[in-house]
Amino acid sequence: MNLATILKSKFSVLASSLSLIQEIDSIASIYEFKKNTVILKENTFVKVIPLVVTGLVKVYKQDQHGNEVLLYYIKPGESCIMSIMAAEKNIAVNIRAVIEDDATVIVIPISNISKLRKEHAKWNAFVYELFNDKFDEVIEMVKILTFSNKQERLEDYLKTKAELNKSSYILKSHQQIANELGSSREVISRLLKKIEKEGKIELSQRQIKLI
Amino acid sequence: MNLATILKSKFSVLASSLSLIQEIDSIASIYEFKKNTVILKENTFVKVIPLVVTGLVKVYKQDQHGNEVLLYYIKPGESCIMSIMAAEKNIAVNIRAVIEDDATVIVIPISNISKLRKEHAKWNAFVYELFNDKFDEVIEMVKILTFSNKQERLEDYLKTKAELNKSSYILKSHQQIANELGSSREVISRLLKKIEKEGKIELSQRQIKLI
DNA sequence: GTAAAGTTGTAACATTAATCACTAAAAAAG
DNA sequence: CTTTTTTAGTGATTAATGTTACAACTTTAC
Repeated sequence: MNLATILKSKFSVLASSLSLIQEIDSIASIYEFKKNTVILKENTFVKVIPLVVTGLVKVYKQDQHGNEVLLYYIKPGESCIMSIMAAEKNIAVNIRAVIEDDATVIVIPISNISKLRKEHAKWNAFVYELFNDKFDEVIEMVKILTFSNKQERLEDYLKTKAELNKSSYILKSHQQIANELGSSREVISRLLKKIEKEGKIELSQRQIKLI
Repeated sequence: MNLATILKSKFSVLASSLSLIQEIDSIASIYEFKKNTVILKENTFVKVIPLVVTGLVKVYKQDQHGNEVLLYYIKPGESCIMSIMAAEKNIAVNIRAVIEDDATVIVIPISNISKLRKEHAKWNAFVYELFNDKFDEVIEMVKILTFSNKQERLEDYLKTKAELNKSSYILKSHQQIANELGSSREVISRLLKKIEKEGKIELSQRQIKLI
């Protein structure tokens, strides 16, 4: 499948400009990344802007003790807003992005970023929309962290993750979930058991099924 | 003081372009707002973009029970990123912005926003920087909410607020602080007393002094 | 100046979450 | 198939946070 076709199917805003399709086609490459590949490290300068075509990318921050702070996921049709901002400002990023599910990614070298911004209104529209969406997601997370208890937070996490997976199954260990939510394995196990008893999920090894 | 002078003193990025200064001068007005004025309500369409010259603006979200979720403050030299995004996308905002300290604000009607974006690289640079700063602040809040206890969160709040005030005094009641941090008055009172005993602050009526 | 409203302090108790300790089941490695 | 590693379940204990209740003090309104 060629790049123009991919853009049209997953990035409708970008593909609404023919000149932008041609521009991206002339500067971008397509890569496949395997699960657990780190595509962005803390305190490094970004070299490329990724447009996620398939798969899923997890974006998080690490605190001083190595604990992770889940920020959001990048799904097909989106890019990494932190990379775009860091590229525009020529500063290092302070987050980590890891392939969560095997992914196909269109990669744009950052040397082209200011041209895209200056000459393509649709690129700007795409960036503003992405910015808006991710900002909303992070704000929603602040709201949940401020007012909800761990069980509500966990249920929200399961629901969101299932939607991203487009599946009612979440294939993670309790330990992995605990890491993403900044809690301990025991607490997550206990809460999951409670949620199961409430009839909302079914538990098995490394698998949670939403009812 | 005229608008060009104000821009030069507080908005160095915008003022680095002479044509942008002239553009803003021709379309903007200057207003004074009193404490507690609501300048942006949930589910309304923004009409203007505010550039805060003096004073302080609090931006927060309300949950279904009317509790507030503090997101960040807009300080002199900044604008409201949520307003800019909502104006660009022509959507309603879902946050509330209230004058925290009497403020002088340059007001730009949103009808001019796309022209600013298209024709003024420095406007874009300003927006990207603002976006980056506020995104970082909200992410930092997610980190604190994930890993810190209430006392650390409170100490961080006091420190941040004092910096915004450019003063070592915070003039708020315990109830107001509890509302901003999504906690109860009793918990905040207890923690403040503990922090006072640790010699970090001095308490009096509606006033906290950082040592 | 007095009453009313707002603010702060704090004890007692309840709930939630974290931590420690251990067992058992399931999956992976050999 | 057996051993090792990973994963999950759960009781007991401690710590943190939230809630209820009430007293005392300060500021505001009249």
